[in-house]
Amino acid sequence: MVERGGSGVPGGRRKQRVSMADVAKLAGVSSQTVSRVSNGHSGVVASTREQVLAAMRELGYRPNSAARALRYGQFNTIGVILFSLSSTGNSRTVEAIATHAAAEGYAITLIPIDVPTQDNVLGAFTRMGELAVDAVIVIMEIHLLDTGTVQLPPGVHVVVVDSDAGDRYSVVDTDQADGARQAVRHLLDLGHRTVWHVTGPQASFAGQRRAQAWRAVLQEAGRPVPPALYGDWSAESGYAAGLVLADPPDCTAVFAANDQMALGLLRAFHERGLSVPYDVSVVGFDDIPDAAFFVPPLTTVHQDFAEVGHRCVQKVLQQIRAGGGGQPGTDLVPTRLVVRDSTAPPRG
Amino acid sequence: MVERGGSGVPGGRRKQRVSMADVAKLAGVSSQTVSRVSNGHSGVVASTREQVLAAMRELGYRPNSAARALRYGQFNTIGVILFSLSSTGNSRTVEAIATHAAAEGYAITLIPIDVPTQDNVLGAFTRMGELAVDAVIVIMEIHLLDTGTVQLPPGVHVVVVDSDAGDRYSVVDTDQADGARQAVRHLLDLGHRTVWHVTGPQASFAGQRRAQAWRAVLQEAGRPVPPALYGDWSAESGYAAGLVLADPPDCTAVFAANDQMALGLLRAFHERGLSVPYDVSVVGFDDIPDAAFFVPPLTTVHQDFAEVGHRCVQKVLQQIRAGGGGQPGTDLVPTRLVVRDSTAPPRG
DNA sequence: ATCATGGGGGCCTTTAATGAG
DNA sequence: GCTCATTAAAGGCCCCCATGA
Repeated sequence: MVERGGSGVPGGRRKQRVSMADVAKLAGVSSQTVSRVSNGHSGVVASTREQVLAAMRELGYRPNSAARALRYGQFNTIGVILFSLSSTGNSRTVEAIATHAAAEGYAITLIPIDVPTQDNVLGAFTRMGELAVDAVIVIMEIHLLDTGTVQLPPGVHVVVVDSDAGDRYSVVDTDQADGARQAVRHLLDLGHRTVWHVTGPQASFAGQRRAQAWRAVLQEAGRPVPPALYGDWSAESGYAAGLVLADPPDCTAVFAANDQMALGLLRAFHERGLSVPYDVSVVGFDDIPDAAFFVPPLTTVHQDFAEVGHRCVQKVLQQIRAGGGGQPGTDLVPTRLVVRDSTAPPRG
Repeated sequence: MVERGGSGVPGGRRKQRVSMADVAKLAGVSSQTVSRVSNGHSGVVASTREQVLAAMRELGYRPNSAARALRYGQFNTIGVILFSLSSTGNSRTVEAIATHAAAEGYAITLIPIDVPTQDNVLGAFTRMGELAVDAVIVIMEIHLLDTGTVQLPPGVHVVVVDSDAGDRYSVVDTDQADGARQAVRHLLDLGHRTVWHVTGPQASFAGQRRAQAWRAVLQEAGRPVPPALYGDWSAESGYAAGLVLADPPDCTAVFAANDQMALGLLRAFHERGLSVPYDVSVVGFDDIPDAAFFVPPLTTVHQDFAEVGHRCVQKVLQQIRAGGGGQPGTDLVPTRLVVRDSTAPPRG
């Protein structure tokens, strides 16, 4: 037992990796028998099995997943390509993906793209093709797939989150448009004449959808459409927008494209002495856990990130098991408005 | 060429996977030459190379990473075991790990543990051993490794984040204690007689360290140590603590173990008509991006999650390259206090 | 002598076919 | 004829060495 315990047995480098053959030799059987024991197959008498297990323990044997994958042709791993984990939505979606994948016996491999240039995206897709994954989930966020400039490698099982590419890929998305409609209608129903909007980044799908729906609801209702204020999801950009919106006296309601920007709005209005909701109503989007503890608690659109992740895993496993490419089409996860204390009828 | 073209050519199932041999056949060369082209090795004349590349494109060839891993004995993948991605700290650390790993040519595989029972942790470690990873980073958060009940498999390269197991494993951690000391001293320096504390979950390492340091600073300064209020990182638990703290008239300063609980405190104090910072000073921990936009902007301890992730990758790659086990020891990433508007001298 | 290419073997596991009791 | 174990081959890739120009 001198060998055990990790670092540097003097005079002898620890063997890099214990193979089945090593176990077989120690147990005095063939490697075939070891394989059977390892995979719980029948045809090994109890005493032999016990011997083999003992040898495995003694040597600290772990099956080589490369060889196994080579044999079986699959890795039990799903790749996830994304731009950033730092947004609440992404990290929660990824967490749900990881959890549901684990429940099905799959691990997930993360491929981050730090700067979303076309080269980087293509590079990630290429690398992904070479990676030890059976399928890929792409969390897009931005406009690349639907422009056709970026192509996912053919013959790879793919599910895309948050994209317009539903005509070519299997897509799962939150029902952004409906969520935004609920938000804007809620404000109009309260009696506001119109609703201002702080957008997400211009390249963002989700942001675009929310802005489109905002505009559409106002137009359908025959209300004036104020100019959109451009944000970048950060609280800071919401704060900047809030400082602008604090001036026009006719701004009584704002729909922010996410909760963090709404937080920035709240602070800006507070600094300028405007009361939320009595002077200005604010609605956010996402329903991050903190939103209920903003001052005042934020009315916002709840997104079910966990469900998005869940459906991604379902779809991708379906593709793997069916063996074919994914059916194009978009699967929409519903949203719902959560009314808290940041919205009220306009004063007067 | 009937075989090509993705989904369901009638009558013929598409070949599962294109091998080097297939490419070689189409290009009229040996598979060895294909290998050379694939890896950018020299010794292939331009015309041949072009032919091979054409054949690769035509067939949609992607190298089989299982075979490659089998050959090389490594996967270029690092496993990350964690409990949750939903905390800011974890997701930012993981993002940094993924980014730095990618820069070194490694992908990362996520193994989530939904409920941190001992069985689940052991199971994850076992599975990790069989997984296609070259090393493992464990983001522990809770007390399991140092109790000795859970053992990481020997012979696996491991780096642990946030743990007391520095005597046995290679550990990277934020300097929790120093951060907490800075926070408490800042409040004492402002003239507060003592400082109350809202803790993290009791099982959390980080939480324990911060609470210990809080207590130690008060004792060293000869100040009374108020009873700790137990939170669970959530804004809700901070809110609950805030409602309690709003009553004792001698509470003029609170140190919350993270920013979200601080957010809950701010709301509770606001509801009770207490002004922050004039009636009560509040300090948080983490410096999440939103903290600067709380009302009022939060004084808090900045954690460098990116640096933690970076060092994890460095250490783990070092282990892989050196081939040995990791040197036990703890690598501390410094913290710094960021003073904003939620702290002030006590009234009167 | 240099340089482009091809053949053979091995990495480790699993499964089918074959052998021994 | 039946149980259990062994041998052999396959899976895709890359290195070593050999071949031919």
